[in-house]
Amino acid sequence: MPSPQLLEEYCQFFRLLSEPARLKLICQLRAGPMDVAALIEATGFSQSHISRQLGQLQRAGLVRCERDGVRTIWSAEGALVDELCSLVQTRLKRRLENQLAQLQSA
Amino acid sequence: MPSPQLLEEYCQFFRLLSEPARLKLICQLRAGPMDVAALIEATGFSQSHISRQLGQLQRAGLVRCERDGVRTIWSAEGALVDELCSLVQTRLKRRLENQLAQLQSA
DNA sequence: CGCATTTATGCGGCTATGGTCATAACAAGC
DNA sequence: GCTTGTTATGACCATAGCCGCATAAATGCG
Repeated sequence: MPSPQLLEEYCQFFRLLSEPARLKLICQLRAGPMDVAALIEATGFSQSHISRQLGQLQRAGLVRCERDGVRTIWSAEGALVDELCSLVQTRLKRRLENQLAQLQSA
Repeated sequence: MPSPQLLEEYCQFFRLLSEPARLKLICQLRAGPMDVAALIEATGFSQSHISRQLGQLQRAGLVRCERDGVRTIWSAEGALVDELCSLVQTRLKRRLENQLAQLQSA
């Protein structure tokens, strides 16, 4: 069993990914660096919302920003989230396959 | 970019792991099947709390139960959560290492 | 320095959900 | 069937956190 502190860290990390807005922002940035205006256009979220969520992701090191004059260019850091999502996707797929098989055999 | 539906599924999955109580229950069950009394003893959570959280985990297929008379024996299903935690742990470690290196070079 | 543009933040409302208490549902033994 | 022990659930409260609005902070330009 992980230690209580580590367990807490895991939870905080997973919590970041448990919000559709944040996960969508990360996925969007995985396609390439963008500024906030582009993120607004791409996601439909409000400016303040985006700014907040990016702040959280940045503190966790999942996202990075560099200023270009008055704009801020954001980019996703590392492929961790992709890997996590890939694992989860495999799981979801297998689960559905099993349910389907059970329906067919019944 | 994942589809909106898939993205939503990811989030719901991560949300399950974002709660210390649920993650602790899973980790505990990874050590071996247990009944609720043992989980109460091991985690300190209340009976109703445990029952609720296990219910959520069961609906997601992360946990399974079989009745043994009046008791219910719960067990963790698959190693997905371990793999996810392992990935996150690696990330956390690397992050701390980087912070440390930066402090030392300053 | 004013002005415009872009991003960050204080404040507040709203919803979701964790957590408890009481109680119902369920199984086993007498 | 009644009693006892175990687990699940309905009702409820408290709190966390999302989200928008307004506004402040920061940056560049004339």
